[in-house]
Amino acid sequence: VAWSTKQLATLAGVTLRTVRWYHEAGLLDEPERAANGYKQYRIAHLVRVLRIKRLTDLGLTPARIRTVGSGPPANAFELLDRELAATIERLQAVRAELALVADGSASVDLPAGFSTTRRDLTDADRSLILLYSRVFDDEFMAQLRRAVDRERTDAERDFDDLRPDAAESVRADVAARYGAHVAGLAAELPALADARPHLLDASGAGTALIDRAIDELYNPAQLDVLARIR
Amino acid sequence: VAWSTKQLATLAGVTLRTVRWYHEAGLLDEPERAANGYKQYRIAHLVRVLRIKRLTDLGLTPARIRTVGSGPPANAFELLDRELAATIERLQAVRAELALVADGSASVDLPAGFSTTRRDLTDADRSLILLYSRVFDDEFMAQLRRAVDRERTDAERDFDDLRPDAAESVRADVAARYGAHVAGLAAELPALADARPHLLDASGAGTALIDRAIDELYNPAQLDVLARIR
DNA sequence: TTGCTCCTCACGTCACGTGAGGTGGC
DNA sequence: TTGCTCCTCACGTCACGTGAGGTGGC
Repeated sequence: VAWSTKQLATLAGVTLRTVRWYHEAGLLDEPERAANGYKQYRIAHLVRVLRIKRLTDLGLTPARIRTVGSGPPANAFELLDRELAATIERLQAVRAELALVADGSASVDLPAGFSTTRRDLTDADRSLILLYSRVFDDEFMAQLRRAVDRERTDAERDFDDLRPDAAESVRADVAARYGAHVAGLAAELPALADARPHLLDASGAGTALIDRAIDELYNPAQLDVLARIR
Repeated sequence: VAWSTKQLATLAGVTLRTVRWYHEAGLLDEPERAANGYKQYRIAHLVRVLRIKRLTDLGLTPARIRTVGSGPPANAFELLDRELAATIERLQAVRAELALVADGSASVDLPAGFSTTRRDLTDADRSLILLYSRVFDDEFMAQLRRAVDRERTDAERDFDDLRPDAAESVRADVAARYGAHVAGLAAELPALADARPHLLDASGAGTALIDRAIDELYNPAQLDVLARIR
C-alpha cells in the first residue's frame, strides 16, 4: 500500500537519485519506514515531488524553492524573470557575435568586431591587436580597426615578410617605405600617432607591455626597421 | 623580464585560479621555471590566455576549445549557435509561463496552463489535478481545465466543506446534488465521463494511483458521498 | 540458492573559489 | 625579523549520475 523510492520516482517522472537529493536538500520530508528499513512513500510525497519538479522546470533552484514557501513567492518569480531576461539578452549578444564570425566580419583570434575580410593578418599582428585591446581605449581600437580594414600595401607586405637576417640595404629600403606608410596612417588616424591619451591605465604598465610584446613578436630585422622609423 | 602567475592573470583580466585551471585543463602550456621554482610567463602565454578568454566568453567549454584547435572550427560554432538558439527558446517559454503565473492565468501548484482566476481550489483538488496530469493525456486535461475554469456551484461547495463526521441525512443530500452536478459535467465533457481511453499507461497503474489518491485526500464523509454517486 | 530490489555511503562532474601550509625575496 | 609573494595540495560548489558493498524478499 506504500511506494518504494524507485516507485515514487517512476510515478513522478524523476530518477531515484533526484528523490534522494530532494531529501538531502531539505525539500522533501522523509517518509515512515517499514520494519525492514524500506521507505514508505504516500500520496502527499508524490504531490510534493511533482510540485518541486514544476518549480525546478521553471528554473528555480532548491534554495529558492525553500524561500518560496516562506517569503512572498511573487518576489522570487519576479527576480527569476529579470534574471531570465538578462540571460536571454546575453545569449542573443553571443549569437550576434557568432553570426559575425561565421560571415567573416569578426574573428575569434581578434577582439570583438575586428574583421579579416580585407586582408590576412600575420600571427604577430593578431597577437598585438589582442594585446592592444587590453591596454587602449575604445577610440584607439576604433581607429586601429579602420587601419586594419584596408588592403595591405606593398610596404606592409615587405615589412611582414622581412627575413631575420635581411641585409642592411634591404632594411634601409623597407624602413623608408614602411615609415612613409606609417606616417600616412598616423596623419589620418591621430590615435595611432599619439596613443598615450588612449591608455586605459596611466601607470605605464600598458606601454611597457606593448614594448615587450613588440620585442618578442618581431624578428631582429623588423625590430631594426621599427627603430629606424622612430 | 618574465611575469608571475599573478601578473599574467592581472594582465589578462582573469583570476589566478583561472590561469591554473587552464593548465590543468590542458589549454595552456606550462612556462619555464626560474631557479626558485617560480613560473615565468611570456607574451605567448598572455596571448593564449586572451584567446581562451575570448572563446569562453562566447560560451565554449574547455573541451570544445581543445577541439576547435584540431577539427574544423566552423562546426563547433555552428553547433554552439544551435544550442544557444534552443536555450533561448526554452528560457522564453519559461518566461511566458511566469507571465501567466504573474497575472493569475496559471498556478505553480497546478500543471502548466491551469488557471485559478475563476475559483479557489481546495488543496485536495490541486493535488488531484497534478496527479491527473501524470496519468491522463492532453485531451483529458483540456476538458478538465474547462471544468475547473467554471464558477464553483453550491453542490461542489457543500462537497468540499463536508465534515468527516457529517450525518447520514447530510451525506445523502450532498450525494444527490453533487451527483447531479457531476452527471451534468460528464454529459458535456465526455473525457470526464469515461477517462479510460485517455490513460497514458494502459497497465492499470494510473487508475490504481488515482483511486489511492482519492482515498488519501478526501475524508470519510466525502468518500461515502463518492461511493454513493458511483 | 538465484535474481531482483532495497538501503547507505561516497566519489565524479564543471570551472573555478577559497583557504591551508610551506617557502622565497626584500 | 616582518610583510608580501610564490608555490602546491585539496576541499567546496550544484544537482544530481554512477557505482560499491551489504541486506531483504520471493
